Amino acid sequence: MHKLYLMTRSEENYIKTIFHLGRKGTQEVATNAIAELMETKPSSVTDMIKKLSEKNLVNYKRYQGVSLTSLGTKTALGIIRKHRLWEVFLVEKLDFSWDEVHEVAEQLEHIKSDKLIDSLDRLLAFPKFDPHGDPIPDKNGGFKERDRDLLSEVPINTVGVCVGVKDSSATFLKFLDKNGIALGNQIRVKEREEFDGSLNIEIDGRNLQISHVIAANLYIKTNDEI
Amino acid sequence: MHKLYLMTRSEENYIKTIFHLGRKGTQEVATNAIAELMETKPSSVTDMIKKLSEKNLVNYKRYQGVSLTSLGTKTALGIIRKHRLWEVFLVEKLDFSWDEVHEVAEQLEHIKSDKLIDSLDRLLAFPKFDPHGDPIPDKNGGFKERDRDLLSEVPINTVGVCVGVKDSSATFLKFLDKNGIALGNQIRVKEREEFDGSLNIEIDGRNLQISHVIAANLYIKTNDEI
DNA sequence: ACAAATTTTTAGATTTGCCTAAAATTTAAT
DNA sequence: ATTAAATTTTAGGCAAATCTAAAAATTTGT
Repeated sequence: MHKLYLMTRSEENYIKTIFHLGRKGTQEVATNAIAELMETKPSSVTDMIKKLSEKNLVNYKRYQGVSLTSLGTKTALGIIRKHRLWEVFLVEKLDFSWDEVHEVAEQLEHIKSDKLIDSLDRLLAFPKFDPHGDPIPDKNGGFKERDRDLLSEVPINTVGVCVGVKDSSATFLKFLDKNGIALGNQIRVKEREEFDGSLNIEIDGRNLQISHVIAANLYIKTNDEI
Repeated sequence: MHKLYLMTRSEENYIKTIFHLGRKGTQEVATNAIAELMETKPSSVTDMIKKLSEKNLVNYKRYQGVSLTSLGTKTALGIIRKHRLWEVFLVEKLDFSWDEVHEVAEQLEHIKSDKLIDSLDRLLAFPKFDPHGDPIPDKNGGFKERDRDLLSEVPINTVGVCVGVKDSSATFLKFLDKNGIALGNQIRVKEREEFDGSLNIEIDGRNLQISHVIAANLYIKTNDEI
């Protein structure tokens, strides 16, 4: 039950990775996929999966991939809660930019103290989203995905607010900074170029031309939904 | 030079322990002393000392004890700076009590990010002392011990302000809380019982009888010094 | 369906940090 | 000054987490 507190850093990182991969496809997560994302070898993944399986954190049958148990999911949500709360802290209280927070939050997310994280939550006034627009699970692991659409998939003339990024790599985030794109910006899709899928948008008054790749990594919340 | 960033958690803990033991006696630090404080075995200490020695963090000759090099000292001060800044953060921003901060700070002190710690320093308005009255090294490792005396050693009728504790165990700190003793309290030594060394003091207006052991773990800053 | 390609697992090593037990060295005592 | 006691180091092992290379199972292609 409270084994959560006995987990090693490595175990926590595996659980987190399996959670993220499990979100995307609804399938079981492949050993190779975990290895690739964690920059380790498949054989190492197999070893760890066996260990996690014995701790009842994952469901595992040889050669059949892996999925989180409810205990594993709860654990993952706890780690993600910590990661995202620390990201908010770094941006709001320590003036980090959104491309600088991930690396440090990767370390901070492993600090063990319920009191610490709940106090941090309170200090930050219980934020619901992190600096990249991703939802922050509450104390019990509950969280709501925000209604949002990829900019690349909304019809022409859609109006909305930029509420998140799909890719939160430093490279992409710095690009957005350079082009004055930030969460909270008002966006209108003016034109879509059929040839390459690039978009002509109006963002906070300015006009901007963005490629399909960029648009496919920006989330907006539209106004015209019920 | 920048090997500081390649240190493991365990290496950092040894360096910190050697620093603390080195402060007390001016001697070389004994293997057994390190083992006892870290709750490990002398043989493990020897192993680690060899490793630290190869990294130029400690001076070591077999059977002759160990001392920090200047690089080792710098490293230790960096860790202590982080530890104490995090303690201030926990008390000032997250409403931890002074007996709760140590355990969590032991974890936080190993987070690696210069930007993080310097921003934290700024957020806290560059504090000079931690919640137990211990000095916080600055960015370059410089710090000044405050002029202070153990309450057990000042003459009768000395007046001063409580500025620190020698023992900062949770047990002692909770005892102080229970008896309404805190940093900043105004203290006057009224009487010293020869038989057992206990003291009769006036603290923020109240009268209090404290044992020698308690007095020997409380620092005051007196007014009558040059 | 069956061979080829891919994925996954096993087997055997390595590194880090720790352990126990025994040997080496230093310190203390008579 | 020797012996006894304490300290410290060495030797050999163990568990965690990783790796390489090889074997096993699954999936794919025709």
